[in-house]
Amino acid sequence: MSDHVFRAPKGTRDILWPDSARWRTLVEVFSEVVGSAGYLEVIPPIFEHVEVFQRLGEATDVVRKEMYSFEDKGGRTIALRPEQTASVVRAFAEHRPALPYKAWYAGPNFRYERAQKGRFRQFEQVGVEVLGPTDPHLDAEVIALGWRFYERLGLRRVTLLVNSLGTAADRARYVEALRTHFTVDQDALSEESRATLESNPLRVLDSRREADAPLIAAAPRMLDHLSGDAAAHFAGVTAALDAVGVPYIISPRLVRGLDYYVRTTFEFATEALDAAQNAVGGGGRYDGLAAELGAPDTPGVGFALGVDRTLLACDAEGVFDAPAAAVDVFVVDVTGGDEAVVLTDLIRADGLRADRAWDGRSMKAQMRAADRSAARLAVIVGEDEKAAGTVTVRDLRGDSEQETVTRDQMIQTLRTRLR
RNA sequence: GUGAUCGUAGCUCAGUCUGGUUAGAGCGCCUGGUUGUGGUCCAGGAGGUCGCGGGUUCAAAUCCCGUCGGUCACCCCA
Repeated sequence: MSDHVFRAPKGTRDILWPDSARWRTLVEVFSEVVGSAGYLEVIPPIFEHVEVFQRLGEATDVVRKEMYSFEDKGGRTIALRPEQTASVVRAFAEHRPALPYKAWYAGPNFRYERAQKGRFRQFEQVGVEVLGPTDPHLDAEVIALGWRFYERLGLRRVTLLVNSLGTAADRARYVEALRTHFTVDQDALSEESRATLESNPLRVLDSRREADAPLIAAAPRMLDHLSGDAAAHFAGVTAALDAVGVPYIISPRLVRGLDYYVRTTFEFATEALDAAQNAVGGGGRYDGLAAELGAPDTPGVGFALGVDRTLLACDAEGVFDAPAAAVDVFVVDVTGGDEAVVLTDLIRADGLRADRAWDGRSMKAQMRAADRSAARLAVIVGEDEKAAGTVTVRDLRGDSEQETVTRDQMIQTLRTRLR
């Protein structure tokens, strides 16, 4: 053994079983839920030309200071994706699939930031994106799919927050109203918020600092600054959510971190986790993004859900059962191991799962291994069985009698006892 | 990026403040009791450069500095 133990890089970690099994279950449930609405999987590359992500907005921290970018050997400036919306929309611009284009994805993203619970440098998201329609019913479909997914997983303590940022023009007017509001009393703001005010007044609404609370509470509300068009769109979204029974809270100060959102924005928060990582998913409408990435002007809406945090919420709510056994049958061979080679192969060929012990260990050790494997049945072969062409089948979980049967009867016996 | 806190066996931790014999416990693991039977019990055993590097000291897991990593808050976000 080397004298140095390597560790996974800061902010990354290995997902071992049974966590890996939960991870897979989550993605399977997600693909079933969105698949039921006709969404099809897209698998974009993990890195892109850096400009693709710069279109997300120079004011966002995700782009400005958290991006993993580097020059490749061909002199291209490449970035590991910090999120997948930009990649999916870029793929849409490049291939121009038929409208509406409804896609889902699952995979890792990368952001260079200080890791803590529920926040990693490599983190997993699942999400959907739809390009084409402007219909508010589509916003509601997307939101409802996120909600149904959490429901199907078994989470009960998820809250849906919705808001509208209005059209791009509404948003610009609102930003100015906010700037005025905060600037008048900026001495009352925290130092950090005064800096934020310079670059992006919307984000001041997101501050968790106590000093800022009074001024934020008194700030103008976005929903009061909507144009008639945007207000009607938002009313359409909420009416559709009402119609399908998805509960939501209108949250006039909900601001999301990516600058491309217009009109509908939403966030899924869990009460099962501390405030620092309670945002388990979010999304919204991004009508200008496709044009930014070179496609004809095409509206879009979507969301991304954090797999790591969702799994944390699942653990907090105890939605997963104890992990299942890895195998059905464990072969114990005390004649040297040659019998186990053949028997495990026969059992596996029949569609059952089988494992065995290695290195010629004692029967006691092999039986212990059989017990720990969580297999329901043991197939035991000693010198007697080998000579007689039989095997002994023993129930490891119940109290039924063990029996010795011919090799021809083995599969049938295992099948019967597993039933 | 800022501030705080922690890092001792595979895991969970005691020991650190008040430096001093071979660094401990529980669980897990291995072997045996039971030369053909696991899960309980009993006995024995393996396993640690006390995160890493430097300093102070006769002596450092223990004090000091640095560094890496975890965690928490801010920031940001999923």
